[in-house]
Amino acid sequence: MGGLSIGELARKTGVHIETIRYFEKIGMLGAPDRTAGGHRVFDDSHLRTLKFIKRARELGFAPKEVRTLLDLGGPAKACCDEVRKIAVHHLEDVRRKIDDLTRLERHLSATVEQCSGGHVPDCAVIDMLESARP
Amino acid sequence: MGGLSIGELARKTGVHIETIRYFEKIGMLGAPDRTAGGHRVFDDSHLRTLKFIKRARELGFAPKEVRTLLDLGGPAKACCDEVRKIAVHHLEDVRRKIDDLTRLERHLSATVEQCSGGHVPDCAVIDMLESARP
DNA sequence: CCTTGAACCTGTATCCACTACAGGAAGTAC
DNA sequence: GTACTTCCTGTAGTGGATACAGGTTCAAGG
Repeated sequence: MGGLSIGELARKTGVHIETIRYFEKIGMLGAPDRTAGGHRVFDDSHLRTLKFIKRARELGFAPKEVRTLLDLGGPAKACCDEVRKIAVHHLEDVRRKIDDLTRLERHLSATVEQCSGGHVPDCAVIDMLESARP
Repeated sequence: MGGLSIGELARKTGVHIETIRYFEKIGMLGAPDRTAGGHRVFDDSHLRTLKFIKRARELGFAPKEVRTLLDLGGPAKACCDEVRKIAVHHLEDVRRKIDDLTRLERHLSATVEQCSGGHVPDCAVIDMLESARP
């Protein structure tokens, strides 16, 4: 029970086989047991960790942040305080990005609207890109 | 007049010298004239193009898109139609990203709020990361 | 004119986070 | 035992820069 081949782990997590090996190599994922022949045998803890990594990456945490979260979230370490710091920092980042993108969205949609789509010499989009930063 | 050294160009655009040379190498920026001794001499068109590239990158256009925009926005080529397509595609991308990030923001801020910041065994942030995708 | 120091040159190596492939070994199903 | 899939290691490549080594050129002051 709980013994997973790398292929099974990949299927269960949606992480590529090569990426799993890469994570092991860089120390993000612990080295699993091996069969007599050298094949990796993962257990539930690997499954959980890999899911954690994947999810954190999807949520936009940087690789380094993920690593720190893994260290902090590990076996009963001092948790909340530092984890919270990282999360808050990331949250600020996210809010900044939303602001930036919202401004860009307005700018872009206004520009595209001006653009007839025809074959005219002047192009609002190009103009926008050529003009100085607002 | 209009003769810029690579250093001047870098200062005027905020693009690193190495990056300018890199852009030249990959064909994103035209090869400039040279002095007798081999130093690059850029003109206003290089300045404009480089500013264009920088701005487009800042606005989140992918490197490949920038290249296409440069080709399309070049000397009197068929412009608006295709430029518009790229801009609209990018706009859709931006809107998707805003949606994603907004959801993440809500999720993250709710989680952080639950987190006392103290030194407790359970951590809302870690829990969030460990739970399956919503 | 000549020196000095800043700026520039080429070429190569490094980074990150993966991804891809080659060539071979191990596992599994019949 | 044979056929087939999966897995192994190791190396190389990707993109988009960035960094550095070791040498050359430029420009300003004396």
